[in-house]
Amino acid sequence: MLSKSEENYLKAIFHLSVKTEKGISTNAIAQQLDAKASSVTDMVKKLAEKELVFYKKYQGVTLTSTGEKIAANVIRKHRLWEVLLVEKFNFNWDEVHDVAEQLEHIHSEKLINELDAFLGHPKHDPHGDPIPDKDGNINFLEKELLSVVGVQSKAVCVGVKDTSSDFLRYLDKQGIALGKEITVLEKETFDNSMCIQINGNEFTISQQVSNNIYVKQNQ
Amino acid sequence: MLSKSEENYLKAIFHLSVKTEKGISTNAIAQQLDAKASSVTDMVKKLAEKELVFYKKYQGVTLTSTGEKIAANVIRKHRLWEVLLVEKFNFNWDEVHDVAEQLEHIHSEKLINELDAFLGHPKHDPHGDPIPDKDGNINFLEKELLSVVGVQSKAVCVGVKDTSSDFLRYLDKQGIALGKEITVLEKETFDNSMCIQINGNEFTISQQVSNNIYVKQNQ
DNA sequence: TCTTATTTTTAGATTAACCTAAAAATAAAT
DNA sequence: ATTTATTTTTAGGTTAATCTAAAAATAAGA
Repeated sequence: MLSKSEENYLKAIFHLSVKTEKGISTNAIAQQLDAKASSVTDMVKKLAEKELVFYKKYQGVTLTSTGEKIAANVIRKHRLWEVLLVEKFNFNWDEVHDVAEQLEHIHSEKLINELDAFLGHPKHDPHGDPIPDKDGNINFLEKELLSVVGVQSKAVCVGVKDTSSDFLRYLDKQGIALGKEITVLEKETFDNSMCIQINGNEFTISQQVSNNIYVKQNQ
Repeated sequence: MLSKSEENYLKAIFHLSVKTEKGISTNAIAQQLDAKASSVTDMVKKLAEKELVFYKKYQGVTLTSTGEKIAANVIRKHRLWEVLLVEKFNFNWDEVHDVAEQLEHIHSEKLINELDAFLGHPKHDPHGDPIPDKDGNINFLEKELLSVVGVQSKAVCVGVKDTSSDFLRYLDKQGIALGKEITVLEKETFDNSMCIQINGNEFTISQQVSNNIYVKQNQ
């Protein structure tokens, strides 16, 4: 049984691995976990001992298939708990993260299977991120940033890149949520702001915003 | 914010305090937590520093009102989670304990309030034990052991003393559960076994069993 | 009461997970 | 290709929570 800390390291490496094929650097992990590089080196050695990561001094780490499975399972638990919190416990999508960070480390296979069934086997968490299945497989869906959608096109909101409370509360205020259809009406070339329509309302958003909303077009 | 370990010590002292007015001995706590007496002394000193227990060397400990409140809150969380597991997640009453031991240490006031509301503000956990309210007040109900119930009397099962898996599975097999009406038909004086009727079925139980079932009479 | 037994505390280690500071290796820049 | 900068590792230290073994205090028994 892995410790909370070990699980967090595996999860961090997993998240960092999505963006690149290369080994994950000590510093990258340290930044992700808000820890010092020397702490990372220590833990990475331990994970390598347990054959959860491949590690060669100064070369960064990658997850072994066991490590990847465990990481995906932690993420699965995190995201399933998030769904419970939002759908049954009246949490807003900006309130779930801290609690899910704790709940993801509860050890009970039956619990997570029952939770999954209770929620109707959801495929995505409240931020639109895919929930890995029992075997650790994730369905990355082809999504794009709202900022690349052309004028007069429609797109459905499927996720967010920035998951900070500030941003999520802004989206709530503007009526932007998962599953909502967004029509791009106009784009300003000088600051890349865009005018969009959602729920019949028209308003303008900055590039900051459109660069942090994932959408799926023509579906 | 208290650590898991500190919370477990407070909980143990709380449980031991129910039975007695006196200070709780180091050894009693050690036994309850499956730890060594020296570890208990260390932790008790720390809790005394934080003014969660009163402690004088060699005199045992008692909870301060703050300590008592925190302990009751941990127990509240434990029991609310147990209700969720049994009522919504298809756990048997013998399967809940280990998971609830983990879940009781999740820190989130909103979570526990929402859980409470989601479950309809239950008053008892699946073993019949009372759930403390937000302020840490517990309603100890006047209950008796089945073994003291007289012949020809009826009583309702309201709890169990032994909460081991073995015992709980035995009860399931016999159809004994919370809220079930039990009629005592006969008592054998030589071994204190008794013949009871439940759900229309008659069978005999040993004193071991009747000494571990709590009932409430004439209601 | 005095001796023995038990309980409790102290002293000193251990482990996991961190840290700081210095040394070593790698990468970048002139 | 050197020098400089950055990254990574090593060495040694800290804290929380445990432990063992020995010492001290309390309780029990003759």
